[in-house]
Amino acid sequence: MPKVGMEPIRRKELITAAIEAIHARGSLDITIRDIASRAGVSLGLAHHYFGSKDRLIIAAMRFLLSQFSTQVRNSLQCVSTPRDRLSAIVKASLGEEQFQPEVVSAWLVFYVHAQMSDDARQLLAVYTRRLRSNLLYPLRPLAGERAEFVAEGVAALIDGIYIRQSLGDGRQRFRDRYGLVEDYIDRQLGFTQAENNQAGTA
Amino acid sequence: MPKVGMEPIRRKELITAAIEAIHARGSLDITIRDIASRAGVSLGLAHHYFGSKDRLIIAAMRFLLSQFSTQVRNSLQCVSTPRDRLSAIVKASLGEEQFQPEVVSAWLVFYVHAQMSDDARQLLAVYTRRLRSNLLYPLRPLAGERAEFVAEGVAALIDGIYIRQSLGDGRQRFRDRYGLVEDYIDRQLGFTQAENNQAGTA
DNA sequence: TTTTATTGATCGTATGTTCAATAAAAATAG
DNA sequence: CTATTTTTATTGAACATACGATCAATAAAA
Repeated sequence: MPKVGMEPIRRKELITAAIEAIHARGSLDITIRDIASRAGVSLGLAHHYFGSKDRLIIAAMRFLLSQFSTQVRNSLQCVSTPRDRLSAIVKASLGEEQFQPEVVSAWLVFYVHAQMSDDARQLLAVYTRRLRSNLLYPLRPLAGERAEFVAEGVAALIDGIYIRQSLGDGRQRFRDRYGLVEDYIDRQLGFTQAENNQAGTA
Repeated sequence: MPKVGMEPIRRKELITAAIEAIHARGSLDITIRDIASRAGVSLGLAHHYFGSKDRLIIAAMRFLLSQFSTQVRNSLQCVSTPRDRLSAIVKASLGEEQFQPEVVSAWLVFYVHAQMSDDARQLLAVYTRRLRSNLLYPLRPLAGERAEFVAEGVAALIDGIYIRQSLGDGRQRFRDRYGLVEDYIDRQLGFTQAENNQAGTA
């Protein structure tokens, strides 16, 4: 029953279905047939709207990156001090939206895909540069010369927590993910004893 | 020219070729034909020795894990204090052997593969548990109750540095990878100012 | 002669892509 | 308001390709 104006709806449905399929399979080794089936449309329609499997994958990746950027931007509003800015970035990077199982799976898969796809690599490079820039801006006044060092540490911690989450056997082994990064930042900025959080283990 | 006793030789050649193929392709989407070709043998021989593609992949994974374990064990010899023990683990985890491009690619790919292969997940779980145990042993006397927290932080940092290395555009953006972790450990253990290393940026 | 190492042709299967056909809505004309 | 034309949405069969797996055959060593 063709209604006009279905294109953006179908595109989003197919992208969502692709992310679901990636999560279910645990890799990019998925079929357009499966994606189309999950979206409730025929095989041909996916090709009609995206042209090829590769472009559908890239579109899904771009969707997640855009969603993450929005999350960061929202987090950075209503924030005044540089220290709060750092917390906002951490909270956006490790927030519930980014920790949904499908999203974690997809990000991990995209990381790997970036090793063989130029488009994917460029997209990830944008994210990497933006995160680095977002971290450096509040870190310059707080950490001075050590800003780049701390930024690299925070970024690595975030990525590491993320990748370790992807291996969680259903139960998440370590729940205080913000605490790990906040504690790191506090210590880097000169607090010998992290003051706000007890930093307890799971 | 069949010589007797070729089995272990061929197995290792095929495993090495598989790791090369994974690095070249950037994923597990590789063909047995390619692997066999890289090893200089026929397609059929790979099946003869490994039975299936999956078992060859698992064998390659097991090879890398075993190589890493050996590296850690060697590093832990000739070490006395708990603090030195920590450094030894860090050095083994981020050492040159583990940072060869083929090895980095393979590890990243195996991380993803663990999401859909039970065998792969179990193998990685062994590595994760062993690393955690190795870190906790020297951390208990040094960090007391915070040992588990610090262990999780160190592990996440290592994994994060590792995954970020895999995206390096040829040049490695941040070369002082030991420094990041050592600095983290020092600060967690109470040194306000990291004393031994300047912890400079790249 | 028996065992071990090795090959490559062959088969079935699954996948990405193409394409002609269909059906409903919208636009246009009478 | 109806009839026809055009546009948009959608389908699934068909095709070429590539892959993993199987297997009978071969050749050298024991």
